[in-house]
Parts: sequence; structure tokens; C-alpha cells
Amino acid sequence: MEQTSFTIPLLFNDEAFRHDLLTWYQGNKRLLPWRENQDPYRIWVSEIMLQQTQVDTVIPYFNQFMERYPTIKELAEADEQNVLKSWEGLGYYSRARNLHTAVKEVVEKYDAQVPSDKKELKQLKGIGPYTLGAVLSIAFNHPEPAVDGNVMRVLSRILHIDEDIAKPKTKKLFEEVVKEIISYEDPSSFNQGLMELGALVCHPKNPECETCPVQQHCLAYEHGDQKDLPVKTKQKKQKVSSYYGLVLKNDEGKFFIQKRPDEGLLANMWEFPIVLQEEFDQKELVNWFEVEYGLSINIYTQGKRVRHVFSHVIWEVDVIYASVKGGQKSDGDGKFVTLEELERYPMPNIQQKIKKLIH
DNA sequence: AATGCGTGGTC
DNA sequence: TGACCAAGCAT
Repeated sequence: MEQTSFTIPLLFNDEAFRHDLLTWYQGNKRLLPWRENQDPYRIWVSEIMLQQTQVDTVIPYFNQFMERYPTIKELAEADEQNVLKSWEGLGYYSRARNLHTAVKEVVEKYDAQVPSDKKELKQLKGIGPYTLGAVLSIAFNHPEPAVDGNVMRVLSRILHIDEDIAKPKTKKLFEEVVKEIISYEDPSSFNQGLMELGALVCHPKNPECETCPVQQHCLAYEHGDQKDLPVKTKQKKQKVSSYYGLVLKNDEGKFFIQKRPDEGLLANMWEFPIVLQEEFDQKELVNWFEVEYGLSINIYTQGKRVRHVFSHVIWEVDVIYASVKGGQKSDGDGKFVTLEELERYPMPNIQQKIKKLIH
């Protein structure tokens, strides 16, 4: 009844492919912190961190995170601000907040045991189709597909599938394909093997086909057009927004920072106040701040321009230094802190760049 | 379905 | 050096 626009070629030897892939994986898999055991909590955390993030970047974050939050209960009992601090610099911060929410739910509803039930696991915050399959297969040995960018790239070449992998529908196609060829003996190694192959051999550019363990199964290699696969439409260019960033110091040498809103970009992270230049000209800044924060500031110099590229937008922030009179009161989410105290607040990289300009 | 959501590495 | 890429999810 399910009609996909693709059927696996009869000449594709899935049994031999599984054997060759698993044999290669067993002999070539990297020793990674989350591969030391099969603790579902560790597997879960690693999969969240690995979303859109490279292994080398994740490793130190994962080790520190596990040192600080060794068990589900300890993470569940933590303050979100501390969890965000552990995530600082890793990006996509909603991952951390969703993981924290989900972990608390697991403690309450499932006695702190990661559910192995597909439906229960899927409804947890931050667990989508990929992470669901990854946790089920790696932690519980269930034969579920875990289709990420690696898997789509590898299989698009092996089976010569030229559907646009940027389209959601295409991922479903690959999930159906994996269901048909996955190993029921070792689904964990099968899924990880596909991803490992994508990371170590079947690169996006210049795939190392000459040393590929499944070269003889690869239709793209046979055609000689592996460089043209996968097909992927490119994303739009980011638009640039210009801001003023205010580094405000009061009489005690403390700096003004504020907590960002609880949703949207960099939610619940802390920042030096910024304002869109198209909304307020530099001449209006003093008045704007007075009205917005109830504090009188005195601009004394303009610093450098800081540029920061996000996934979907570019910020250019002109840093402005100013002094504040008095400034003990702190309405809402703003407050004055010393440079030392500032270290305890989770701040995104754009704000770290601004912070480094303080001398 | 299309868009919002970070950061670092590569060429 | 800008563009692309990397173990995606929420809405």
C-alpha cells in the first residue's frame, strides 16, 4: 500500500552489503566516549549533541557534561541556566533546554529509565525521527532506521538515488530503504556503520572510493558519477542585520547584562544589550536606554565592529562603551555583574566576542 | 513544506 | 573568503 517512488534494484545484494559494512565497521570504528558502553542516557545525550555538529566538536562537551551530570536524575535536578552553561559554545541551545525538559519527564513518568518504547520515546522533547531510531538501535538493539545526512549521502550513492535530500519527503524514502536492508542481527552497528562510512570514507566531496569497503555494491561508483550525488538544493543566503551593542560599566566597575527571551534565537542566554540600528540611531541611544531601562548612560567611546554568522542570519554589531550613573536597580532580566561573576552566565559566541573587547 | 535555530572546519 | 558542510528538531 505504501508506494515509494523508488524500489531497491534486484541486483543489489543486501546480504553481502550488510556483511561487508559490518565487517568494516567492527574493524574501523572510532573509539568514542559514547561508545564505551550502552547506557541509554549517554547514547541519548550524545545523539542530541551530535545533531548538526561534528564529532570532534562534541567530544569535549560530552565528557564534561557526563562528568557534571553522570545520571538522568542529576541532570533533571539541575538548573536550566547551569545546563545552558554546559552547552555554551555548542550552538542550537534549544537542544539543551529540550533535553533538560525531556529528562525531567523521564524521571517523573518512567522512574528515571529511558523508555525503550517507540511511542514513549518519540514524544519526548527534542527526539525526532533520527534520534528516535538512533537511541532505539544503539541503546536497545531495535532494528529501526536512523537516517541522518551521512546515511542519505551514502545510500544515495550506493543505490544511485537522485531525489533532493533537502526535502523532508526524501528522508522518508531513505527510512523505507533502510527498513528493507537493515541488519536484524546487529542494527546498532549497521546504523552506526553507515554513518561512520559517511564520516570516514564517503565524504561529501572527494569520496575515497578506492578504499571503500562497499565499493562493489555502489551504483554511483559503477556509473562514475558519485561526485554528483547526493542531489541537494542550496539554502538561501543569510541577511545582514546591524546592531549597536552596549558595554555599560557602573561606578563599581560592574557590567550590565540581560537575559534573552525564553523563545527564539539564543533563548534564555545572557547578553550585553543590543539594539537594531534601523530602529534607533546612535544619537537616540541614550534616550532609548533611559526609556527602556530607566538608567542614565553616558557614551564615551565607540569600539570595533563585531561580525557573527548564524545559520540563517548575520549580525554586525558596533560596540559602544558607556558609563552608568548609580545603576544598582535591575528591573526584569537585567543586572550588573563583575567580570568574574559574568563567567557563570551562559553567553552565546557573539556575546563572547564582545566580551573579549573589554579591556 | 518551509523556515528558524549556532558553531566550527574546509577549500 | 564566501559558500558549503556536519550524527536534526520544532513549528
